[in-house]
Amino acid sequence: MAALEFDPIERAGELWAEQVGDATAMRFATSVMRVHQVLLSQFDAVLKPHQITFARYEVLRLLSFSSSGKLPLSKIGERLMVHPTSVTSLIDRLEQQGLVHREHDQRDRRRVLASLTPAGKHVLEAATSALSDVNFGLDALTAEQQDLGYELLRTFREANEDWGSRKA
Amino acid sequence: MAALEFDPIERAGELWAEQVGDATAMRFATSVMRVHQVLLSQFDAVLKPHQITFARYEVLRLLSFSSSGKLPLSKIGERLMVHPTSVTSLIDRLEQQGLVHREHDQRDRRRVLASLTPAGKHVLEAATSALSDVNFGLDALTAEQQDLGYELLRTFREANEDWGSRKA
DNA sequence: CATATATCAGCAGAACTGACATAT
DNA sequence: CATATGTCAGTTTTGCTGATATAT
Repeated sequence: MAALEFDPIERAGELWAEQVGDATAMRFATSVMRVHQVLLSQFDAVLKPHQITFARYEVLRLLSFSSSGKLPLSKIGERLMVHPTSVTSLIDRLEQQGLVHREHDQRDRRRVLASLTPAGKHVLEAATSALSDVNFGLDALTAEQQDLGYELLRTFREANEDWGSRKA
Repeated sequence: MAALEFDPIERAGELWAEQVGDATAMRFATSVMRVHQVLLSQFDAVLKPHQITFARYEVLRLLSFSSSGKLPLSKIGERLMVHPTSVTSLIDRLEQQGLVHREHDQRDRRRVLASLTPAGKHVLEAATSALSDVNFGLDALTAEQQDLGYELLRTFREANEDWGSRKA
């Protein structure tokens, strides 16, 4: 649709440098926002035939990676950095779709454990294939660039998320 | 709140490599999503006292950077990669807040031009100071890392956005 | 009693679809 | 007539607050 004749962030960076000050942080931050925007819309398009959003895909994947196959909702919220009420509504929808099963934890009955149903495992596999087929939309970057970017973003996450930083 | 004892993405990458295949793209893509999440919540917190969201801040900044001070809504959508109906609702709110002014373009009366009001300029300056004061939440990264990351993300954007790719 | 876990009601913001009015 | 621009109505998703029920 759009037909831009220049890079809007590059341009904003130049004007920022003239009028505001150092543009380094602003350019990087804005780039992250825009790349997220592009990736998310690509992911949601790829996942649409499977009836899930990327947020729901992440929940399915997290459950499949847990050793027991079950996770309390609070753990899901922690690891995906999602608000408790959002976890509830995510699991609500996945349960309505028959992709996830809810049960009470017998050892701590405040807790609710979520686990994949057979249908959930099936959808997860199909969705994973679909995302892998498009290489997560990252064909424009080499594997080396992706690894470099990962390490760079990891440095940021390490300083801004909770793992490792506390409870030595 | 959370007290994770490991990096959830690193862990997911290991399990992905065991069970699915090469984890390079998945790790990078997931990292972008998570960093976006952290940055956006920081920005919205910083901007809350100024009664605007980051999306609205980007509109104000874009208007301040335009040479005539006015931009048709369609241009705003193009440069920020926002859907036309979303631009309308963004401008609606900014107009209600008295930060933006709407007028018809005399040369093409289909178009609506948005421009900053004095109040809008004031809020923009205050918000820009607030974001600059916290260095856009990027203290964890050196300027060199931010520049490197910008170039890397720019490579991706260049391949996935519209500037330069068409209309040679 | 204090805390942890999950849920609920309700609200705001954002992203989209489809339809439509108006202007070119 | 086809196209471009903007708006409107309505839906979906998410993210939050505040309150609540239950279990520890």
